[in-house]
Amino acid sequence: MPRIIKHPELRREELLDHAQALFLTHGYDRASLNDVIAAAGISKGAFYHYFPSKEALLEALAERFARQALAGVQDVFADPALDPLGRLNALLAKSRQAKVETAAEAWALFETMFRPENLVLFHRINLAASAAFSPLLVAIIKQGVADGTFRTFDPEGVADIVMQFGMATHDVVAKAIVGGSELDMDMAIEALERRVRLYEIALDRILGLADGSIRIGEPGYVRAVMTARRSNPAPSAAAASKRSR
Amino acid sequence: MPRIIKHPELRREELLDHAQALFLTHGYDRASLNDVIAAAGISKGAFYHYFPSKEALLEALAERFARQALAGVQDVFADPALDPLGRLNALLAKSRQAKVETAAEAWALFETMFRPENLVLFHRINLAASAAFSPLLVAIIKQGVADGTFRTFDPEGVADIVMQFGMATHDVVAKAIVGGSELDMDMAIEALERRVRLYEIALDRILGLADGSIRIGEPGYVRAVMTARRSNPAPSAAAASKRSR
DNA sequence: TATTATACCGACCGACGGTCTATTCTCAAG
DNA sequence: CTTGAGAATAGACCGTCGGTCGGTATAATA
Repeated sequence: MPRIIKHPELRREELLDHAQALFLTHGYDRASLNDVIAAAGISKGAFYHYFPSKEALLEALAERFARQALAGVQDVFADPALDPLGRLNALLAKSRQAKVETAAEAWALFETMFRPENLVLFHRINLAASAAFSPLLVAIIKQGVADGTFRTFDPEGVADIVMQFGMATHDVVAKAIVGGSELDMDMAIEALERRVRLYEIALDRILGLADGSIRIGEPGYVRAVMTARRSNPAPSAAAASKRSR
Repeated sequence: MPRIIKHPELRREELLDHAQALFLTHGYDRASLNDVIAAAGISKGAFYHYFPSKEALLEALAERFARQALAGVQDVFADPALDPLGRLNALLAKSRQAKVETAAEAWALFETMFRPENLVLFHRINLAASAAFSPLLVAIIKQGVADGTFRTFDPEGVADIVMQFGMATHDVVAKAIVGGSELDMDMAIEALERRVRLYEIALDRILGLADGSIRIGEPGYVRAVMTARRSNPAPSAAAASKRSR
């Protein structure tokens, strides 16, 4: 019986797929290498043929995440019709919706990000994503400074703040999702939309714009994600089936 | 021969001291429980008498850090002579110098914070510190809003931004320290001081103040820390003596 | 002095990431 | 078609890890 041989790159991608699923559900530390190779149906020797260590698997996974995220916003930079402010707004809106299609998916992603066992994984992803996005953001801001749209003496610093705010809204949403009860959900949604508005105005003022110039995503985005929770069954019941430790 | 019996609390504090030293030098994951108990000179059974797990040791350590940091800034809140702006500035200045006495100490702390193996430890510390500081910061800002000093519709959000900026300057300093060569150190120092100025102005505008109202630490603080590096011997030589993995 | 609770010891456990030797498979050169 | 070199794979094995457990010594109580 002839063996099915795949391209080495495909094999690596396949391993990354299984690792991603396991790392996201159980965390990098708790998902053991044996779990990964069992899911992929290969032996330990085979794994160590493709990756030098478990750590390298994490690194490759983070790089793939960053690469995919970057590919999702390339058209923003390719569009020559956009001015710097339009580009920045398009980028901010995209970063909210490029990776996930539905609000339910967004909810699942937020829930996953905030789980403490995923700290290491998402720290790596953020590092890789920052390294990829930062130069693009800096270029936009510098262009805006050059043509008088923005006013700042530190484009790199402003770019960092933009990315911080992006991460912070994720955190805020995630915290409310994890900790919030069903009852005060409406209050949480209100607080979150206020927070997003604060970031918009803060960026306006840091960049020397009129209030209302920066738009982070569409209005109602937060509410859509938060209400998607009700249609989404609590993942704790299904996720707790495997390990307790 | 009579056994020397210590107060349980002292015993716990002693364990935390040894754990702190080992976690900071080798990281939470790499420093094994056996290392900790060997340093403390006790057995495993004794350790598990005082802490239910290694994880609990980390948690207790983070709480102690937060408690100490909070104690260092209590006088800012006790001083009735300060107005909200003065209080905020005093707090921002204190957060730079409360924990460390000399610039060399600050350098060592930054260098430690940024090492990837210390991610878990400092994440916990930041969580505990945020939980402790956030209400105080919110109270200051609300007071300022009430008496007309500050203008914002989201004091909690502004408080979060203030803390984000505080953490971000740490990150920026640490990154430059770890990655920067000796030659472009002057450029790095300039970039860092520009960054701090950006945060000051950003907070001014977010809070509706005149530029120059917010002061994060003293001028020259960044330069003092960065130049302290030269008098500080590279820690990698001494630190790499034990483990490689 | 007898009893009980606390403090402590260290051999032991299963699981972990990683190594190593041996075997099988693939494909191009002869 | 044969063959040999190297890629691919298998899985027993290793040292170390966090954590457990049965047992011992000391302190407090009566």
